[in-house]
This record gives sequence, C-alpha cells and structure tokens, in this order.
Amino acid sequence: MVVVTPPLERRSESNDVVRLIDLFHEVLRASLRELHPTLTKEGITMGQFWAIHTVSSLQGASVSTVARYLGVSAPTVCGNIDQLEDAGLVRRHRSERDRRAVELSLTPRGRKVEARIWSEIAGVMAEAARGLPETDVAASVRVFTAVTHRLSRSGTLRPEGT
Amino acid sequence: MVVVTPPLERRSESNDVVRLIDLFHEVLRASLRELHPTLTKEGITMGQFWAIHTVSSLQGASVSTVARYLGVSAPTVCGNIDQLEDAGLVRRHRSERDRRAVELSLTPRGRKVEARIWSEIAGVMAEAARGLPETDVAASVRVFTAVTHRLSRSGTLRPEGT
DNA sequence: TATTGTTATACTCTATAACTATA
DNA sequence: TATAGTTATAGAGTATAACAATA
Repeated sequence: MVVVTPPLERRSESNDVVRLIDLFHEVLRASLRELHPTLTKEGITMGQFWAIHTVSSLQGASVSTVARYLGVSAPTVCGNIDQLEDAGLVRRHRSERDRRAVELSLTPRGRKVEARIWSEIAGVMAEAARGLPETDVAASVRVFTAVTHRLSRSGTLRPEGT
Repeated sequence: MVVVTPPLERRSESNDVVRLIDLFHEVLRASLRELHPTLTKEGITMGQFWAIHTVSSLQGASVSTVARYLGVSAPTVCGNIDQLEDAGLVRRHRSERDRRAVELSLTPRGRKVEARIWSEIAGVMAEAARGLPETDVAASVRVFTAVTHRLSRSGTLRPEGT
C-alpha cells in the first residue's frame, strides 16, 4: 500500500481521516478489480449493476429517480436501462397516473442476476473481512452511515446544479 | 440512502458486509461530488490527483511503478504525467543508473497543490466525521487496513494479466 | 411553463497495440 | 529477448443541449 506521507503541515487528529481516505481509495480499486470478472461473466457493466440494484431497492422507480439516487445524469441512466432492457433484465412501462413517467422493474432473470452478483461480492468481502472482530465491522458501519448522511446533506444532489 | 433489500436468500452474518458495501458506494459517490469542485479549481482531474499523491508518497518513483500502484495502465499514467508536467506540477528526469527509466518528482508548486487538496479533503471528511467516537474511526481504519491487505493479495495486481 | 424521458453529440478516461531506446 | 517509456488509436462512460410528450 502507498505509505501516507504527511501531506499537511499540521499532524493533528485529522491524520486518521486522511489515512482512512487513502485506505478507502485502495479498497475501491481492489474491489473493482475483484468485481470486474464477475460482471463481465454476467455481461453487464458497473453502472448497469448499480442501476439494477437501485431499481431493485426502490420498487417502481422512474428513470429520473434512479438518476438522482446514483448522482448521474438522466441520459446515462436511460442508456443503462436501454441495455438492461435489451438483455431482458429490466422492464419499462408507462405510469398510469403520470404518463410522462416510466416505471422500472426487474424481470425474474434480472433478479437472479442481481442475486448472483451480490452473492459473489458478499463472498469476496466476507473472505476479506474474515476473522475481523464483529465489533470493528459494526463500528465501520456506524462510521459510514454517519458520514454518508452528512455528505449527502451537504452535497445537495448534483450533478444538475453545476 | 438506498434501502438494502435482502439480495440474498440467506440473511446470515454477511448482511453487515453487504450493508457496508452499499454504504461504501454511497460514500464514494458523495466524496467524488465534494471533491470535484476543488479539483476543478486546481485544474486537475481525479486521476491526476492520485498520480500526484503516489509520486509524492513514493519518492523518485518511475512511471511504471506509479501505474502498478494505482492499478492502471502505463499509457494512462504517462498521459497524466504529461499534463502535470505541462502544468508545472511534476518533473521528469532520466535515471542515471537505468537510462530507460524516468524518475518523477513534484515541483514546489506541485507540493503546494497536493497540500491544498488534501487539506480540503481532510476538512470535508473531518466535518462529516465530527462527533463520531474516536474508537469507531480507529476501528474503521483497522477494518480497511485488513481488507486492503487481503484484497490486494488475491487481486494479483492487474490489469496487465487479463 | 415545468418536468419526464429520450436522442444527438462531444469530451474524458482508459486500455491495447505498436514503436523507440535502452538493458 | 525483455523492459521502460511513449505514441496512436479505439472503446467505454459520462455530460450538456435539444427535442417530444405530458402536466
């Protein structure tokens, strides 16, 4: 791992935070590497996977809702959904109440693909986290939950408002 | 935040791990959003920032060393360094011992830019982590350190060997 | 007028392949 | 023959702008 040289003059209590960010970046890269073969095998991309996950979590979500949640533009999600629909993993149908909107849902096959990928991820991560104290993992969840809340508060859900 | 619906039939101890991944994804997106304006202001991209950070951490590193560390291809790093050199943030000079290799170093201006960006990141994250128990943050660092080690072990440092 | 979804288009990032020069 | 760096090129991924249908 890259050794964190002090990037700040002061070496205050924020050092732990900087270290955490560096670790975060490494875990990110390593996770993407691990996940890549699985996604390739299923024939979908990272963006498509997160689209599937969001459609699955938010039942009956629209394109723009998914876009807001993932923090990407509507055309990006639209393209992802196009491909997922072609692959038979996601269904579109016009909303009855607001005929501009499109309601998204997973097909049975889409649900199976999502489950397989999550299962693969969980296996890899469980392996990587094996033997770690439950209390430490729980503490990480607490930290990330809190950080997520505050970041998404201040972030005001771009990228529309650039 | 996206509610994690049970993606696995079994709801075993791996549930915490799945939750952690979902949180991880959210923190990632939120962090990138936070960081984007700062990087734009400094006139560099995310990839260029990590290149600067790696050059700074690994004193006298070569292009290929940086590429291996970041898990990206040599041409990508080469391009990043090109732009950073044009911007006057990084210097190249041929190694004396192996005249194929290029040794990289930050210019004084490059060091200032790195410090400013880290300072900004640390500020944002410290704000986001404010009030959290020190012990929880420390536990997160332990978890991420362990996970990083095991993931980079099994990952065998692609993307050359695809 | 504002909003949803979509299409058209351009730009950035990244990778593979091919080339040069050293070893 | 292998390695370090570079150049050329192509493919993903994403965003902005413009458009159609609906509210």
